[in-house]
Amino acid sequence: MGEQPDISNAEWQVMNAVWEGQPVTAGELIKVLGPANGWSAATVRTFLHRLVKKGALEYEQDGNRYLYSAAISKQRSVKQASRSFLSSVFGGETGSLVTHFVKAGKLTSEEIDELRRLLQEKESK
Amino acid sequence: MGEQPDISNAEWQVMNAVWEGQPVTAGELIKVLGPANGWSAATVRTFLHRLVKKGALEYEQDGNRYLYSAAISKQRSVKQASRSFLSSVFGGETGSLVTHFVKAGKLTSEEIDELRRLLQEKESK
DNA sequence: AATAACTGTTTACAGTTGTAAATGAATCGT
DNA sequence: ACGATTCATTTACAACTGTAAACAGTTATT
Repeated sequence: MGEQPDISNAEWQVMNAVWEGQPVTAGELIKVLGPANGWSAATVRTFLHRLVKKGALEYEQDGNRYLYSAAISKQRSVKQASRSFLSSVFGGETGSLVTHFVKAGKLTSEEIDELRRLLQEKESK
Repeated sequence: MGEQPDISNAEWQVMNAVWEGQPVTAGELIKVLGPANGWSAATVRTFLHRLVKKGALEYEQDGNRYLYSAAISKQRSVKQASRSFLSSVFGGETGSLVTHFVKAGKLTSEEIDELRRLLQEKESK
């Protein structure tokens, strides 16, 4: 279990796109991420480069271009970012955090049911 | 409703301490934040200075020292940081985020009850 | 009064981030 | 075969971050 690299906000956009479409070329990512974030092609490429350097992405060469894939698990990355956020912004109190998001966000009735189920589980332990 | 300044991770530690003990002197903050984060006194002072400059803190002079208070609301700051985190890390899906934290974190039975109540409310609307 | 102990202010400095242009190498269309 | 296009790599650059030491002014101590 090595160190997880730190992923910046902008880089999260890239990582999420890669996790979704893996393996994927820079061109494809640019087509999606550029418009969605107002980034130039060069900007997207910079992020890709940095993420490879950080060890968050890896690639396989295919002709003159790369097929990018994630080199770190989304699970673990989400977990780490979440822990850090929880601790900074909510002082580590999961209760306040969850309360905040339930109050402020939208939830489908399926999600609400799912949450009830999880709370049940949590309680019974 | 002006712009909310961006608060960095380290700065959140400071802001949280100020929100809790407002108004508070640098000395008091150093006593608490120093050990808790392994920061030297100078480091804490730097953060205070930056936060004042960013408009996140303000102060009232008291002899040769300052009594610091928050100049921005915790509510709004938490909301902004939360929105940004939700969007970066969970692609804006409140459901996944809440699920994640409920699964990964600790909740007291009071908090669980509170959440059930909130879910109820949410549903009935 | 002189000095020690605090305060806040300035300066430092390397690493990260957001944003991209410039450059060089490979490939594709004609 | 050659110019146009497409890739990845390098270089740029200012703002923000984490971490603090240096400096200057004020207050408290001896």
